[in-house]
Amino acid sequence: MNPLIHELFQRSRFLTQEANHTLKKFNLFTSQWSVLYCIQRHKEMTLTQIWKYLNVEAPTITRTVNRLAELGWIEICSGKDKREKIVKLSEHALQQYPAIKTAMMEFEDQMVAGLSKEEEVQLFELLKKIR
Amino acid sequence: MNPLIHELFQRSRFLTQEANHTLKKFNLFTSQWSVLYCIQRHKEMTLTQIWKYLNVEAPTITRTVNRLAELGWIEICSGKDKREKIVKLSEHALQQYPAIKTAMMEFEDQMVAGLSKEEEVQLFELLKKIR
DNA sequence: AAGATATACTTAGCTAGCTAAATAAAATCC
DNA sequence: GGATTTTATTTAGCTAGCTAAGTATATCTT
Repeated sequence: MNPLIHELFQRSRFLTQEANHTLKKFNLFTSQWSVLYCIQRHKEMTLTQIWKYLNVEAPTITRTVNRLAELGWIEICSGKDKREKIVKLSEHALQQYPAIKTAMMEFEDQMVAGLSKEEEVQLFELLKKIR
Repeated sequence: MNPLIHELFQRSRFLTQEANHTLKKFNLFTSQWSVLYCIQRHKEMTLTQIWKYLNVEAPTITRTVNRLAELGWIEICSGKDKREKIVKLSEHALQQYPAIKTAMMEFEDQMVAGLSKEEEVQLFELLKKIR
């Protein structure tokens, strides 16, 4: 395998794993956090908005959202359009949110601590050239 | 989420997905190909050698190797040490190998076609700084 | 207004990563 | 040489991505 692509997969696995460790004390997984994060930013979202925003397929979000509801992190209601489901953070999630966000920002800063600000920008631009 | 980390996850998902499409005509998935690839390079390997080489956990390799054996891509034999399993490519795999390798090299070249040789090296070095 | 098409979400089933704990063989230590 | 520890692999069970196909509601077309 192309060493560049191989390295990218390695880094991706490493980061999800480390993020999972960070989130463990909140009883959350990385992808669950991604969903909570984007709901918080938009206050409320439909499932379609979520999966388009995160750039994954719909069934992935159906499953994660249901799990988050089971665990009490989010509430699901239905809007005027009976097909769609509107999702928002629960009271519990709103309370916990700042602490989790802080922990995750620290974690992310730590992960990219080896790069200067210019290198971060450079890496970001180079990644976008893969397609 | 840090936009850099987010972008890295996006690229990683995109690449596995595209690689899966490329491999579809050989009835293989990306991770299965990774295993075949490294077995071919080493002629034969134990499971432990494989998961250490690919930097994943042992159960992941147990499952993928068993699936590859079921599908007739590899043969599993046992060595002097009765704990370990030694794995090598089947006749079928050896025959197909060059065609798959060619297809995958074309695919990989295409994926990084947007980058100059210097940018490839740069990207590789920057990725390694994430830890 | 009825039929056709599009959209939102779900279900089923696959690969693929992980952790924790179990099993069996090998190696090490009195 | 017998008990202990280490090593190789497996099993069970979780998250998380995907595709393909199904259901229900909205919208569009004529």
